[in-house]
Amino acid sequence: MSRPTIHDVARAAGVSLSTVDRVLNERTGVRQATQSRVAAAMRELGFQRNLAAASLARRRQDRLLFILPGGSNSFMRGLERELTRKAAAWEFTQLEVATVPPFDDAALAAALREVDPAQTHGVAVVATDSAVVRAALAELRDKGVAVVTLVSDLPSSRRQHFVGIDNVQAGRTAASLLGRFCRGRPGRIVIVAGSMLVRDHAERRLGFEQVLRAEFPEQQILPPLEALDDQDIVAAELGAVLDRHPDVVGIYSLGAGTRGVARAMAGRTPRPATVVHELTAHSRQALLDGSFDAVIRQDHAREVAAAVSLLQALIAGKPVEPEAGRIGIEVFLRDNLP
Amino acid sequence: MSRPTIHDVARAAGVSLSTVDRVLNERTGVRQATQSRVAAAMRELGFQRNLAAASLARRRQDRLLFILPGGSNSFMRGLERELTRKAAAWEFTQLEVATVPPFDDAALAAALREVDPAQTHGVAVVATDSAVVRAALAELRDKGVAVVTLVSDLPSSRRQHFVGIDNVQAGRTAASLLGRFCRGRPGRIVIVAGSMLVRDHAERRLGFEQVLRAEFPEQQILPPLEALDDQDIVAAELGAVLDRHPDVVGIYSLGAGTRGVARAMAGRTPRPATVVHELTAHSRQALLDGSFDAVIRQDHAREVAAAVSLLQALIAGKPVEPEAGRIGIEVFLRDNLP
DNA sequence: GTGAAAGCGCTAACAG
DNA sequence: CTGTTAGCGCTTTCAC
Repeated sequence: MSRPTIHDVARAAGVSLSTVDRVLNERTGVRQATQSRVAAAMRELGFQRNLAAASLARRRQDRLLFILPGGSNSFMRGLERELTRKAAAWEFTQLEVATVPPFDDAALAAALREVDPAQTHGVAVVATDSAVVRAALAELRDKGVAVVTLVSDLPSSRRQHFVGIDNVQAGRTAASLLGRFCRGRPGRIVIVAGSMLVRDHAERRLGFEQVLRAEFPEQQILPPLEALDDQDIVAAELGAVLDRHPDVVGIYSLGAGTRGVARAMAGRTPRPATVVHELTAHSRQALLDGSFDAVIRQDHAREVAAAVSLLQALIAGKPVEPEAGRIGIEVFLRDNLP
Repeated sequence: MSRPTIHDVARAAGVSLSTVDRVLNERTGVRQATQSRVAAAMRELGFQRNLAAASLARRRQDRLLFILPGGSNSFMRGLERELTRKAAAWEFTQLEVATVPPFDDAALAAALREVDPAQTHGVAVVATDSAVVRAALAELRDKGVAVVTLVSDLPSSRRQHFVGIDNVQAGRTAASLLGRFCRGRPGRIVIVAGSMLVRDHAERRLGFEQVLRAEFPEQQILPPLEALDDQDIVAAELGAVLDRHPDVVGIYSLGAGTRGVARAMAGRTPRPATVVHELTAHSRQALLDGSFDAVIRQDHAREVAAAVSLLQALIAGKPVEPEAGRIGIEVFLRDNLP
């Protein structure tokens, strides 16, 4: 016996297909009595709507737009690759990607303002923290477009959700690892960041210092390097710090430019314990050859999947759990590389 | 402009719908010339088949059966819960779960033999390693049913794939963590297993000893405890070992019965570094209160998703990458608990 | 308030 | 080899 259809329900309830459809989709214009008769029939038959048929008949393709910073940031390029890869496979949704100059809030605001609500039903945006962006985002929401922030949040804006990892938690995790890796060897810890003006970096640092101070007080944290995610600057600045402080036992690199970390450490013994962010070809290699101890990453694929399904739910007006969109933090050592 | 359909392709190529359908589904009976004409039209229009429509028209619901060990194993019960949860939501597939007595190969073989190939198109089975099971599995394959092993593999059987984590890699990861956590404090390491007769346990031990011996030779590994995944036995045996050897610096619990580990350690100082498997309410609590340092887990949800999509692909005769089915190993510290 | 009928894009017989 | 013709289960006008 195959699954009951609305025909079966209609017959059982003694009504027409349209009426079943009305109660199924909670449309108006059904008498209370009929409505409950149909509901009863559905329950009795164990009716489950066939979504394939529904979406076929409905023939509405949501169009979602992802706005990402351009440039050479390998994480963002990875996201973009994942996005175009999925775009081909996705069924009921159309995905589009737009890139804007990185760290340029005016450009981002302009891109948001250009979104045509007739064409685009939902937007996922890697936000930069600024008033013009907040305003543009609010405008977009007023036009009825669903909006989520991705990777980097914009709190106290009208974005409906954030999709990404908890960066404070990421910093805490890094501290947990690095602290344990250095246990029994008191010394200095270096934090290598891109810029404290970027929200995720600031949050990672915060979490890191929270845990390290509380649980590994024997370690002394040096003021964070802000190397603008540029591997040459990282190599130079970190190299200088390591020269100056021979007692550095741990390094936490919480931004990009990670190749510079490996370069600065090359040839030094004993090698400080090292935890970095993002799994790239280089960090993977560094993990394998033992220059890095652990890599923390956020998974492209899950981030995209979460953003899409969240936007779909928001557009459909379905309820969304507040915790949806939170991506887990992944920890990789040499031995559990994917 | 909406997506082109097979109608558009048919018109553009000057053929009928059926012909388009034939080349679309790589059926036989189309002249080479027509076939390439249609293919060209598809490419030109950027045709993408609407899977919803296809699966609606095809109206074939794959039925997949999951065979799991029964009993109180909390990992298995979690899997089962995940399975029934998904079963409701799944669209084009029907999921069913059967449980068999744990560690009972005859019962498992019988269950495999009972599968009706007319009803069930694919089977995912948590295998126990035995000849009767291999034979029953081969029979099932002969009937045309797709078969994958889940969680615990059965190599050199006719299962088409394995879905689960790489247990050797899990053991290596544990050693990487535990070794680093204990660095600078030479001493003894205890392995707590369920039974070395179970394949995944044996593999985890193997990977663990590989890495620990090679990279942390200052640590001495005690012979593994085999506590049958029973928390009382674990507590008793591990307690005895800890009494006998005050220099135990690390514990690796690679099976179940993890609550016994926490009980055995209660009140001892300094607490050995501890890495365990599977994230349960108890291991989570132990992580939070600091009795465990890390938990390694395999994700129910991903395991189920991978098994389903693999079976679907196998049934549809689609190509499957050999690496599909490999689930990543997740590492949790107190600070990145989901 | 309710029902009839015409599709959505694709597949599956069955004819040619 | 190729085309015609009914649907799949649901939504959507448009009548009544």
